[in-house]
Amino acid sequence: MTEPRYRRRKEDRPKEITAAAFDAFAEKGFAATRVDDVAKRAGVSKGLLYLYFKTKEELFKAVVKSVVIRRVDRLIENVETTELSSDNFIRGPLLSFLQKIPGSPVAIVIRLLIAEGPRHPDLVDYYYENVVAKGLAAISAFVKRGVDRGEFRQSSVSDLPHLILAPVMLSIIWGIIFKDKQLDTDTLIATQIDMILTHIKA
Amino acid sequence: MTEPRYRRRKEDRPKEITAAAFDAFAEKGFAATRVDDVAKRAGVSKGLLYLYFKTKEELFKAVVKSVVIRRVDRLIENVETTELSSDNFIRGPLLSFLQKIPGSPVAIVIRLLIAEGPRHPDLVDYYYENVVAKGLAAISAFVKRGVDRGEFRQSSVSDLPHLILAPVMLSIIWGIIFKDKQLDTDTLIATQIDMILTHIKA
DNA sequence: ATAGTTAATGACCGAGTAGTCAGCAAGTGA
DNA sequence: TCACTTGCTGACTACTCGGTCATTAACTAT
Repeated sequence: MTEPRYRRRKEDRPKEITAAAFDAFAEKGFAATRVDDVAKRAGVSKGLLYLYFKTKEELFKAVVKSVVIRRVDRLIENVETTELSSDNFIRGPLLSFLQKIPGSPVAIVIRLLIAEGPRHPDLVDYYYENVVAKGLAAISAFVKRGVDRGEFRQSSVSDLPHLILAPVMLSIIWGIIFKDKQLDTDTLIATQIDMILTHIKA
Repeated sequence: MTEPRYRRRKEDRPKEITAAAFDAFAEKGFAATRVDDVAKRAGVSKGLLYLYFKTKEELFKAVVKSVVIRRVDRLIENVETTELSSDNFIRGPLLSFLQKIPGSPVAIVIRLLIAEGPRHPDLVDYYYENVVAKGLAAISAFVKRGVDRGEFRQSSVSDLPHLILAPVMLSIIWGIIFKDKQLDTDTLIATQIDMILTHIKA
């Protein structure tokens, strides 16, 4: 009565494989990761992997999508339903949301997109539409609301969303390239938010 | 009396090869670029390339170094010798220096470092010491001078250099990933500088 | 001229890897 | 328990690409 050599788990395999792929890509990047590695990490054979994903590239896209979904949407929901003053919302939930990004899977995805994006235009489009555009729009709408309420000055700069993102981006990149050279990303982001608020406050 | 099939040009070959390699890496990234491609672009045989560069990785390092040299040094020199007030220097030479970065070869190198850096720690160290550390130090020293002269407030934030770099970094990344989705990097950087200046002015 | 030096060539090799497929065995139902 | 479906395996193939090296031909010195 020995253990069966494997179990058939059609439902769970894809998730497990994308999770394993994410880890592998995070460590080595897409190009340097072997499909065999991913399979081994997921505890399956290479053949099975190819049953669920037509090509390595297909797998790559699945990984990006798996990370992206639902992250921004939650923020947007918050923006729309919050009872806080604009100021408090920015210093509170928005700030802590931003501070979490550099250490999150999103940072990994950004790295992958930088490295491989130029070769996968449709993936970039997908990411732009589902994450970037949404995020930018949400922040813009929020600032507009602040203006309407008289909390912010009328002339509030139009590239505010990008200015808010900038230190987050820097933190992400820093973490990727100069792992060891520490950088206090939390204060960096907080300081920027601070500067921006005093700049646009009515 | 036919043309010779090739000329012996020992002096020029390395430069030509690194230039060709830069172009190739810029287009496809390091991993996806074939040595044969680089050779073809440079108008030489693969064998010759291997006469001047021991390995593909060696070539990669040469490319990075060729872009890096002398760029930051010139800025540092300016910082140290300028007669302008801190304010004017920042709004003038420093700003225009920063605005040029996103479209310059440095942007390409950043992309390469993000994609391949984790696999080439010594290269990252080289880049950090010769570009990043120098640049940060120069800006810090400059701010300190401004404080001494009474132009800036004492408490001028310590991560100012990073804050200055942030929008530059964002612009670089944006340009790499979302080539088509335009972003007015010049105003973005200028606005940030503006914000920072009003923030630290005495 | 001509012998010697070496920049330059390109066919070749072997390691490594994305993707395939014939067969196996875990689950299923009668 | 036995036939049947199908999730799963892993050896295999076809091919790509970094790196080598025997050979060639452009230069140089005498």
